[in-house]
Amino acid sequence: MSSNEPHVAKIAALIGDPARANILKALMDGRARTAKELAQIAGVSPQTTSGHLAKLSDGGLLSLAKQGRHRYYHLANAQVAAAIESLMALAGERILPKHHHHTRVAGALRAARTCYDHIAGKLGVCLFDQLVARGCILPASEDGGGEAEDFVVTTAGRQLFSALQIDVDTLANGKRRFARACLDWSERSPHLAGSLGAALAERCFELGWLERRRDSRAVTLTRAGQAGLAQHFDLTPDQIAAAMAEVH
Amino acid sequence: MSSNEPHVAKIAALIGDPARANILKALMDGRARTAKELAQIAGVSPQTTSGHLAKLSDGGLLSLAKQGRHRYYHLANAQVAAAIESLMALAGERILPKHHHHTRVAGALRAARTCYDHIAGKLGVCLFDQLVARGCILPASEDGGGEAEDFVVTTAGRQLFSALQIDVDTLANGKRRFARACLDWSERSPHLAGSLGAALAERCFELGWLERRRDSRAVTLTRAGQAGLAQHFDLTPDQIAAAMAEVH
DNA sequence: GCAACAGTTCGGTGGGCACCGAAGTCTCCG
DNA sequence: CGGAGACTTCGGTGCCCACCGAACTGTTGC
Repeated sequence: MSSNEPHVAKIAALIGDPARANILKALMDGRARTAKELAQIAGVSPQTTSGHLAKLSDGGLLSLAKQGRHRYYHLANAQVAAAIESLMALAGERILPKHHHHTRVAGALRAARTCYDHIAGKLGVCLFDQLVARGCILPASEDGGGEAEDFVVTTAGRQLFSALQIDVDTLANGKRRFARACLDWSERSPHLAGSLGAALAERCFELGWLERRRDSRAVTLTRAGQAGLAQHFDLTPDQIAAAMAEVH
Repeated sequence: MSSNEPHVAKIAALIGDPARANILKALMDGRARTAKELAQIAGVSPQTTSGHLAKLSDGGLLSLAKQGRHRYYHLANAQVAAAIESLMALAGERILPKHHHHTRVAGALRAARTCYDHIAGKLGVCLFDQLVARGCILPASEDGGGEAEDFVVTTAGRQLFSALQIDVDTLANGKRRFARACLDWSERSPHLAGSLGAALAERCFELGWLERRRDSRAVTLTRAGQAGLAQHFDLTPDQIAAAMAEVH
């Protein structure tokens, strides 16, 4: 009588709580979010959210990716998304109902945003990739297992950053961790973090290459910024624009 | 903020109770069942089941067809079945897990069975259709709205039944309701009920045309029955056999 | 080291709901 | 009409669980 154990009921009960349902709906776009963001979306306290997230993970609906003091939750697999989608269809809800309302903000967030004090989003990933491709930074030989990898700056990189009036040596001798890869969960690729990443972002704001927006971590790449970054990172302005374009 | 109302959560919570999940799973084959049957399947008392069924109906997951003192519940539409199927897939449950185990009984039940005291299943529907097609019975002019339609027997029908030694006049004057259409929920078509339907079934058993089985409402159509019904209902034995064959 | 912050665990409270017994409604049948 | 049976409604009990405040762990940055 193994079919008598109410397995479906357990899964459905997990989705059947309003707070948890909101969490799952918010994750339907395939991106990952921190527990705090999800708490705000769910409309309950962080403690309660933590419990919900633990239940959803135990139930196999969510997966967890630890990163520093953040914990990124995302849907475990496509089956989960399919099940929720069919429930939303039954409930007469629009699939991804908030998308039109927030598309511009979400798109902008995905294109370029700050991650604490450094640059994330497609722009951040693009710049990081270029730094690696041109041999400006190299992974420190920590042998793969580490969670957030550390990097060193090569001679080529030193030239690039000094051209931007960023003093690599001072930063490298500072107490703060110097250069590390920060996994970007909207792009599933790393971008540059640490004091070097923060200095780069700060310089971009000083030069008017990036501008902050209100009430959002999204940033705008100005025309001057597009030209300046293209020049210093050995890219064409078109390449930067293409990297930031929404494929979706 | 209409998207903030947790509609999905309500639907999922409906499926999230073990008793209700068992009910829904049992109805996944598309057939309808009475509240009592579902109570047994769910493993709870009839009162509790009644509450569950009311909730599921209010939530749009089940539809109700009243018929006499029975109330047949079935899945409201294919969307509901799709949603439950995706949840079962998530839970790692076999779709329609009991099907192989019960296929033979279910097939026999569907081919020919008793419904209280008259003939139901594919055979019952076949005979009823033929009675209507040959003009043996006609709907009493009740103008469509009635739940279970009443019928009158024509002269042609009188001949047919008297050839079977069934006295139509005596039955028509009896206190019991004479001839009515009983909706057959495995076939979604009506079959003949009332005192006339009961008399026909009784005569079939007397003549050895039908034989009861143990522990089931299924009945077996004998070779003699196939020939006899074919003759009296103006059908060929092949037509009867084809009507009773499982398409599924 | 210390402050700040993300996130979790623990304890206690409260509300919602599944459950059953008993009683009521409706239909069928003789 | 009266009895039987299917099903529902009502009332009361008990349990589960969502919720938050407070305290704890672990990471980041100065």
